[in-house]
Amino acid sequence: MMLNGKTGMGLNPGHVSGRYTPPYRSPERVRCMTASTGNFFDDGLLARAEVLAAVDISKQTSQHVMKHDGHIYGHTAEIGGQNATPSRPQMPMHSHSVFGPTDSMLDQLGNQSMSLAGMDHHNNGVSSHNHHQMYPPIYSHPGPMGGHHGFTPHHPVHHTMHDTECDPRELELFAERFKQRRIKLGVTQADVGGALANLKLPGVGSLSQSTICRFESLTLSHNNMIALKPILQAWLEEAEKAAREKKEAEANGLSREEKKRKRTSIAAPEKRSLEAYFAVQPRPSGEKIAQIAEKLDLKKNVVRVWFCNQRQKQKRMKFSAVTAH
DNA sequence: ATGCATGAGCA
DNA sequence: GCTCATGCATA
Repeated sequence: MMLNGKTGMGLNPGHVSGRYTPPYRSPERVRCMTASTGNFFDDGLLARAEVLAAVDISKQTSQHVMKHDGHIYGHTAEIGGQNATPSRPQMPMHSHSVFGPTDSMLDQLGNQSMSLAGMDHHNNGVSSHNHHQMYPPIYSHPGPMGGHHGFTPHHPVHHTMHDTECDPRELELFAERFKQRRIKLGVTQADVGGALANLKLPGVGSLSQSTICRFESLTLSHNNMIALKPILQAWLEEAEKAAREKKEAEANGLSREEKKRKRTSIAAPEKRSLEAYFAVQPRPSGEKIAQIAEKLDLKKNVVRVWFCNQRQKQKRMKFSAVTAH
């Protein structure tokens, strides 16, 4: 019983379960280049990463590894593509093998170099799960039984279908215009998120301010952007229509609760180390993660999640540097 | 606006 | 245990 609104699956205009591999998405590989010595992530490299983290900080602390703010991820130089390639998230590679001498105790700890990397190309889409949250889930499945996520699969590879433009520029344009119109309506991002539930679109619940913000700033994956666009577009149109009507009517004559979750804060030094490790190996094995965690005195799960988030960040859409205004 | 977290679906 | 969509919490 529980009101846990986490109904699980949801938004996914389509291919939820069947994650297709978007053509433009084939991350990984970047990591390899760092391997100057043979083992990608063996102690030596870890040690270097560590040294790098410890030393570099003063000088290039901000330029190695990708910046952590949205804007910089954009150095994806190739996206603008008029060609069919939608924004391709690409990874930064700081492969300079200029690491310093190494020392690090991880040497002893770690030695399991990992397999080259993991392949992850599956999943793509907009499968969403809106778990814990206060609003009704967006795209929640149709019935109580979750038979499937009611949505029309839109399909994978040729995401070029109907009105839902998949062109990055189109998306970017829409996002920008969306924001302007939203502001003009005097509606906040949070309002939009909450209002989505009122659209009563099949399976569409609400979204958080975070998501709306990310949509507007293009800091969502391309697929996620595409999935959300029609929904937000629908809301926008509704909202403008309502505003129009209201205006006319006037001419003649509208929260959330609290929760408490603690947000772990990784200190700068540790973060630098993590970034350095990430530059060397974005996908450390569980053991490696454990070692790193121990070394940085962080919980293993925190480190694991950090890496997951880091990888995810690399894939975000956001090519402002290239296509943007 | 963004860092860290959760959880579904998969492999 | 990963990816991905998404969220809470916070700077």
